[in-house]
Amino acid sequence: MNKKKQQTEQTKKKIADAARTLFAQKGYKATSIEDIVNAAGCSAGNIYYHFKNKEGLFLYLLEDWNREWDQTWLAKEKLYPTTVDKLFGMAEYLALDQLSHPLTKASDEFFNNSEKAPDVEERINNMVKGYIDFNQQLLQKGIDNQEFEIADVSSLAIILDSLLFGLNLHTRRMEREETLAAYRLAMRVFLHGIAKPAR
Amino acid sequence: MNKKKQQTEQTKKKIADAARTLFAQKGYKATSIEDIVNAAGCSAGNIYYHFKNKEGLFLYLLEDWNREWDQTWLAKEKLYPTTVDKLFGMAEYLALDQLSHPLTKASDEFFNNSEKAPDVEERINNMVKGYIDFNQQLLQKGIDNQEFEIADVSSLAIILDSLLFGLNLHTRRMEREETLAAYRLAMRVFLHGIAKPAR
DNA sequence: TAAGATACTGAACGTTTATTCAGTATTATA
DNA sequence: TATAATACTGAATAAACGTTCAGTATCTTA
Repeated sequence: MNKKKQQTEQTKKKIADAARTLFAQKGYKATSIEDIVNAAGCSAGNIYYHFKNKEGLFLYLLEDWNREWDQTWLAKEKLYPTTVDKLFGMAEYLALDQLSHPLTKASDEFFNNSEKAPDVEERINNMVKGYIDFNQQLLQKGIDNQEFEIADVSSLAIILDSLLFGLNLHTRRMEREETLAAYRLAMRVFLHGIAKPAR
Repeated sequence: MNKKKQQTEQTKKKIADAARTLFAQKGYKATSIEDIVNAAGCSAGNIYYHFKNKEGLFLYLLEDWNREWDQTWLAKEKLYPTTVDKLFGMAEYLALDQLSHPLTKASDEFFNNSEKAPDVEERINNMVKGYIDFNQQLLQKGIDNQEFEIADVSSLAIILDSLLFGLNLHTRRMEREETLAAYRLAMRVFLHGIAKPAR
């Protein structure tokens, strides 16, 4: 293994980790390069050696999250027999991931501020759409399996996303167990809310 | 009526309105004084004549929202006979208010960034607690009236808040009718989710 | 081991930002 | 109407910020 490549990989990860935490905590604009420099323990120039600029670093983090999610989910999904199980599994993962929801407040802030280059804007739009589609497909599968009966799948996909997104804010001030419980309860309320009428 | 007082009131409102819209759109940090100056059509100095500083302006907006909410709610609450009706009424109000949720992403960003003076921190903490308490009391009333049966009221108060908060983000890109429908559906899912088992 | 490539430093630069303040216009007061 | 109080202006200031770059250290390659 090339020692330089290894070094690059390592520091790139160190920067990414520091940046992710800070962005999630403080938001995009409020996180300065100097903040990241201090947290990562490297120079400002080094950040610009590994990433095009602050925007590029942020986009990298978003896409990195996506990659990891796809990978993790692909492996985990099979373990859950029903859609209901899958939804609980998803809730658990999001609860434990901490920096969980992809559309964090930072992304939202990032997205809504000042004009981005059209290609950047499109990439973000696609991501947001992707999250909703993900929910929608999951819910649709539950309908197909007759686990629940709902009319407006796309609206419910948004509602599910809203619930998880909002929960992410509150649970940031909670302990691990409390967080897990909150996510589980949220999913239970949601599922009960869309359940087939008992018979 | 004093003409000076009138003038002060008017421009203070003009600044507050402009700032509120911008903060809600772009977030706290990303909204510059110059942005507000342009939107309000006054000088930078004038803002500092009416408000202590940017932080003071923001806190004023938060507390202003609270005042208005208390007032509106006090008047509206009586019109709704059951707790379920009240919750739907609340959803409708939040949907139509646009800059609706008090704990917008701007507040969240504001709150999480850098140390605030202890008194400021406490004021914000009290506000957040207030929103949750509001939900909790409403839900408790529903339980007392035997409209629904739930065990963990305080957790559900947070879940309700999460749902409404998250929805606020998504509906910002929706039209009026779509927004209303989304809030109504969200509340229906929530209520169905905590409903007494049908018998 | 010499030469080139790669990884990194940190001071410097130009912008943007919140905030101030000396000065001006408008209104209230006596 | 003269004087004081209030409302406001906008250029100046200093701090913070993202970004660059000449230079240095480390590693790869031939």
